[in-house]
Amino acid sequence: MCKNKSTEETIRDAARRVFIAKGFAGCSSREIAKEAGMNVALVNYYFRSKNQLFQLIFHAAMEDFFVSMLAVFAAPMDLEDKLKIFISNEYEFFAKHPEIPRFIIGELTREGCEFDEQAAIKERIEQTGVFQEALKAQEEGRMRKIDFVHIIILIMSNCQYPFMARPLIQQIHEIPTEAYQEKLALHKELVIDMVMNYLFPKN
Amino acid sequence: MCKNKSTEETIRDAARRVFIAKGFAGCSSREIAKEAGMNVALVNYYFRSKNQLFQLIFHAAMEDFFVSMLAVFAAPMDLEDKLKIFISNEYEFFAKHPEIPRFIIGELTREGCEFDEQAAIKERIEQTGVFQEALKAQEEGRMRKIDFVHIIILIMSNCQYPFMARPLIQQIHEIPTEAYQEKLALHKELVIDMVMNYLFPKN
DNA sequence: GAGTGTTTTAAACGCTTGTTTAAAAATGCT
DNA sequence: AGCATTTTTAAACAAGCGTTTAAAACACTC
Repeated sequence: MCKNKSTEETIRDAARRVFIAKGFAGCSSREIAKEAGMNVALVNYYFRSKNQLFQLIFHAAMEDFFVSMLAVFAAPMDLEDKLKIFISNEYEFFAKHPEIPRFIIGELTREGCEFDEQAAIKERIEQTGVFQEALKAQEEGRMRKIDFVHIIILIMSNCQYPFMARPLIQQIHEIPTEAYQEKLALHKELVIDMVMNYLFPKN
Repeated sequence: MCKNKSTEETIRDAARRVFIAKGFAGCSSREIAKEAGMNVALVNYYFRSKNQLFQLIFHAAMEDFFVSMLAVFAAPMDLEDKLKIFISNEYEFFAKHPEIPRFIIGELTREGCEFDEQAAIKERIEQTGVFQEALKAQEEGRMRKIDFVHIIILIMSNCQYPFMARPLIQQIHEIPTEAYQEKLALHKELVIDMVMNYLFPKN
């Protein structure tokens, strides 16, 4: 009954690294086992199948992904500051976990990899009240009148894409990795400026 | 010597669809053959190997991707109009080919899938002269002083991400596909507004 | 219509895949 | 200690993989 925590966690961590780096289709059970320094059969002993292990990793990644959004929305704070800090936090989260968006989007695009009800992220955002705050600010003319969906898309675009597209953009501009990462640090301020100026026009 | 055009093209088109939808690791030679309605051996008869066929598809996709950018830059036109039309064209291109960015970024992230010198996209952009135009506009105070790399990242983020992330954003906001595509049509104007307002401040 | 070169096919190659088996090793308990 | 349970191992399974082979079907000229 009481499984060996150490072994199970070692495999899970290895699976996380491999799945996120190469995707479900891009790796094998044996590769995960080797990464964990374990026998292949152990992977299935603890997690029954490659697919079940993947679901575990994927849903955990989704949860991390969403949790990173929700904390700020619930904070007791002026809406403008809240969105500013939200953008900043999002950007920093993806600076730390640059592979997550590509992983999630890539696997969500696969057939048969549904996520469905579980997350209920929309409801969890609504529960923070930020949605009503935005509506109020828009009615009072403090904020540009845009559907909240568009706002989220704008922020996600500018916070996630620069990290997802690193290999592509490095290729285009012929920049080495370190130089690109320096650029990305600067890019953050620029994104905050642009989005905030747009959402809260100053005239 | 004179190969059957019809068969070869049928296979290439099928391969394009399958590779772009599922990626190199996510599909098999037999799946491509079946999609083309052909025998497995025919795939290798015309293209030698799965990998060689893939390189063909991938490089063609990269080329389409880049060509969509270059035409506008070379046009004889005011810089502000040029960038506006550029954003518009980019957005429309990805509206028509929403799977391309995820495909390219996903495969570029794979180990061993280098692109290297071939494209020389940076040089091709520089040859259009848009780079100097921007520098001049920035010196004259008509344009915000931002490195051209950041400008490209901004535009690519806002033109590509909304299409790449469709399954994720639909999940978050619980929107059906048609409704999301309607939203994306509106989103375009918003992106143009935001980016242009930022690059060319009006005061 | 035999002879030629090209296109298409079915079958097989060796190898890797996900998963299972059954025995071995390690652990816990009295 | 000895037994029962859990953990780990090596080996095997059928199925699928990319690729090759050799023969069949086709198209064409003379």
